[in-house]
Amino acid sequence: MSPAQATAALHPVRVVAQRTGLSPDVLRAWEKRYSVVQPLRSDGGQRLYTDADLERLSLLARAIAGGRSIGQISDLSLRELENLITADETERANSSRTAQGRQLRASCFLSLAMKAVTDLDMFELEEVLRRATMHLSTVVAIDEVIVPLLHEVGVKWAAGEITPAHEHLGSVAVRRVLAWMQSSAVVPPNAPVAVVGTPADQRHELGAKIVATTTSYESWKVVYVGSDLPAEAIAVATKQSGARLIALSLIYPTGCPHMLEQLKAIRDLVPPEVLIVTGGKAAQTQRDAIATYGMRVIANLPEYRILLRSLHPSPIGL
Amino acid sequence: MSPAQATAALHPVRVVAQRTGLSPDVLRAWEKRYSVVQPLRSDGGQRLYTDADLERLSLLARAIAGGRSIGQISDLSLRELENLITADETERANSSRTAQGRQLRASCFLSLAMKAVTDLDMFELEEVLRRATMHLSTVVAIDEVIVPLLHEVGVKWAAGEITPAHEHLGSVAVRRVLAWMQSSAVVPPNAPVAVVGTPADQRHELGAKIVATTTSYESWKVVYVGSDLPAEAIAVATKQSGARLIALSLIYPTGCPHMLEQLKAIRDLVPPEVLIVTGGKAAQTQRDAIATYGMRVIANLPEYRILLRSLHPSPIGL
DNA sequence: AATTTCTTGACGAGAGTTGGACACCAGCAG
DNA sequence: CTGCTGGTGTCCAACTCTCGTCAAGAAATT
Repeated sequence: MSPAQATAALHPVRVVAQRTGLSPDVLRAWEKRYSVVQPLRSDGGQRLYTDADLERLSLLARAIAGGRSIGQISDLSLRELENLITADETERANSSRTAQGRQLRASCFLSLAMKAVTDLDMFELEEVLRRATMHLSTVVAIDEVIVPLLHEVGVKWAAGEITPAHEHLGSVAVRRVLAWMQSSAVVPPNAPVAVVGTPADQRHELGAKIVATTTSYESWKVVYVGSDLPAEAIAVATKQSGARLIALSLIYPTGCPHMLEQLKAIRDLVPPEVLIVTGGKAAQTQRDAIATYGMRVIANLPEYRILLRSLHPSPIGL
Repeated sequence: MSPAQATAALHPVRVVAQRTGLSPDVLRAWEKRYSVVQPLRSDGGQRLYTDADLERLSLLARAIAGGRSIGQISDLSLRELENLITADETERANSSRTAQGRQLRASCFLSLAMKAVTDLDMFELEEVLRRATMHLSTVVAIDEVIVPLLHEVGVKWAAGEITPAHEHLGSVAVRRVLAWMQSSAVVPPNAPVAVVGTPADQRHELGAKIVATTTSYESWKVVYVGSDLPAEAIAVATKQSGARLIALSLIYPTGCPHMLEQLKAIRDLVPPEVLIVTGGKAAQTQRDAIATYGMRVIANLPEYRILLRSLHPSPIGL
């Protein structure tokens, strides 16, 4: 504990390895190939690193983490190393903030998620999706990870590249993550109410779940009525909840005449001041017919968000 | 930025690609087809770009992002490029909302939060902060709303513009929002462990809470030991949890000699391979002294995140 | 005695290089 | 509308270079 001892502290290779994050092998290789440090030796020949060695190695390790290669930086002085590191790190701190940095990260999450699906690793998939919602915003995570993921899975499933098991695993994980996201949304007590679901014969759920979550995050109270629901049930839910808006997901089957009948029935059963919006592939194909019933057809989620905000401008601009 | 110092650094293609956002393929293609730069070569024939090359390529990349095509701008001088880019970007700033729109939203949340503080409206403040975390990402919400808010409150409190009641209300709301954020973080079972808190005599908590939340969101398991904790207690917590990292928030009082003693005591009590990092105003003022104890001093949260990622690279790049 | 560290040498994954091919898009001519 | 052409980003194959890792046997440390 004397000051003399404190300055003379020497570290064995194990301590240096753990503090710098470099393996003992690497420490020896760097010393031999690039002479980055020349540690003292014990009587038996074992390396004893000084604090100065430790600092130099730490700086080198940080520079490596910043994308440098050891051969190029092994000769630099401490001061040069520090300059290099601060330049690299501030650069990196900035780049994660730009729009393109974010775009890049979103596609990175997407490919990881897709890999988890093909690996049939549900735990991994769920974790990737949760991390995406934490590191990107919820909105970006839905638009640029979850929706593209489902789309890609659908395409590959149709092409026979993946099995129904993969598709099912993806659905389950996405459903759970959406439920988790929605549970952490905060809805003010005086929020307007929206009914979300799919009408009769539409037997898919994820589209509606995504719409429900999106609606929640725009500060609406959501009454989620599930899928394949007859017009009467939707009308009852609307009346009881006092909803101003009904959002219907129409994906499959497309081109079913029954669907138009159902939509018309809903339109007739609820008060005319309730706005009904539809989205999804099946809605696109029947675009004109649906419009004649006085319903809106939405092409994508951002458009839906804009609609929501125009219906109920939140105190927070945009 | 003196030219004498800047000349030392040469950049491998990987760094240039990351900083400019251009792919290595593009860098080579531009060099071959348009001679936009002529990088030096290493002994092995690998490209080594100077700072000047880097700047030129960055400008070209921005011009490309602005809609220009490489063939038409490859001959332009740096000045001409700058003019072109500012013209393009001001043009675009008027028409659409991109990165600036996000920045704008963050500052919008911030001013709403500040208004809630001066109005002594805790419910509103909490809701604004929660919405900020939902609409921005958690990371951005912390960096650009919560931290600036606390800073502004501190400044106004010091200037006597607001009362202790305002300051207290802000602390309570922020603390609750942080707790909520942390509860919704997902930590994988095999995550490394970090101990977070403040040492003895440091009687503030929010800084440590923010660090704890940030650490959680980087997929670490956090042992939060609270504030004003003696060195022995921190050492025990470290040992029992098997932590690899101790993160200490040092804000107030600054310049207290006692603090350095405490830090030294912690350093001596825990195994040398445990990394200790410090941050906060008091850490900055004692920067050099702390560094001699083998501890890192962190300037801001982005730098802390980079450190965390270098210690435990998550499967998700960046 | 068990574990760690040392040295030397070699291996191989990954990154970088070159030359060339290819896909895509625009504009323009037939 | 179709086909051609030049401009560009991307990809591929084969090779080289870099650098982390491993193996094996000896020595030191605990």
